Amino acid sequence: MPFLINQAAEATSKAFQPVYRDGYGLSRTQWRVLAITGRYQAISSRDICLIAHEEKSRVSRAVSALVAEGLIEKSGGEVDKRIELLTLSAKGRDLYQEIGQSAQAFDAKLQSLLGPDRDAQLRDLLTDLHVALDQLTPK
Amino acid sequence: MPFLINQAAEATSKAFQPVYRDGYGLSRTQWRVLAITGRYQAISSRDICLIAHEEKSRVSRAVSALVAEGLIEKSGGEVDKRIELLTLSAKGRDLYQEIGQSAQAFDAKLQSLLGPDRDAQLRDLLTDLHVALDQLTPK
DNA sequence: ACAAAACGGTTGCAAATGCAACTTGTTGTG
DNA sequence: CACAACAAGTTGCATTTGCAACCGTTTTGT
Repeated sequence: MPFLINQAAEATSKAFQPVYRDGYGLSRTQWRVLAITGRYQAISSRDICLIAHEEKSRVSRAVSALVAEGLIEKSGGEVDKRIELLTLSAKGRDLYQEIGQSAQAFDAKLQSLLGPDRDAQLRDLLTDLHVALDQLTPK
Repeated sequence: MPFLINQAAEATSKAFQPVYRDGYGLSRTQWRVLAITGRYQAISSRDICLIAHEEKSRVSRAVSALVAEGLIEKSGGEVDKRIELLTLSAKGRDLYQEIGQSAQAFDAKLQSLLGPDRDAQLRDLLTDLHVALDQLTPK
């Protein structure tokens, strides 16, 4: 089963990679950070880590790169000075919208490949699995 | 959806990793190669690549490491001199059996977490997705 | 029959990754 | 209030990775 799910995951990744990578020169993690920042408006690196289940060093470097590209802006935290609050720049918002479009198109394509009901089923099962595993590993 | 499946895949990987990694010092790819070689008795690197959908350089290095550990044996091809045929050593077979046990136990655990029917469903959907994606990307 | 293309496998190298140590700032406890 | 434990984020370093170039071998087209 690990085999199975990994293969499916890799295939999915590889299939969508061209969009953000060849199209905009972003790494997978960079795109994720961009997407999450876009969805949450203002968010800390830490929360991105929690949401995306990513290493904090990975996120940190992705953020640096995105800031260097002028896609994301950091604003030192108001209350807690350790926290760097992240927001999209205008340019970042544009890119987020643009890739977001493609992402939705891709999702739609997947859905049409599997059929809508099976697609929904799969989503269900995956989240279930994820949750089950998370509580299996007490960390 | 890419998010979803990747998270689930990573969670699954992380949950089983300790067995081969902490227990036997194998990388994920090494374990895969060992498993596939065990299942097919005698197989070439190339076929492992095809079956596991892995990079050939990754497989090559994993094989080298396994040979160095005395788990796998290479025998230069008979007909085609390019091919290196891989077989498990006695030690390799033992390890394969041993980890295989744990793998089955892990699979059983997953199955009990999801319920047998949902588990089967998930397998179905994952292979479907994988197939669909493979033909979506003409390569 | 022979040059060109293709193939199995290895290797070099730049980039990505994981982990732990570290910096700076916060919180809790005596 | 001081001091230890802890948290956010960064960075250094060893290892892994992906990609492309490469070597010897086989197949293909003409």
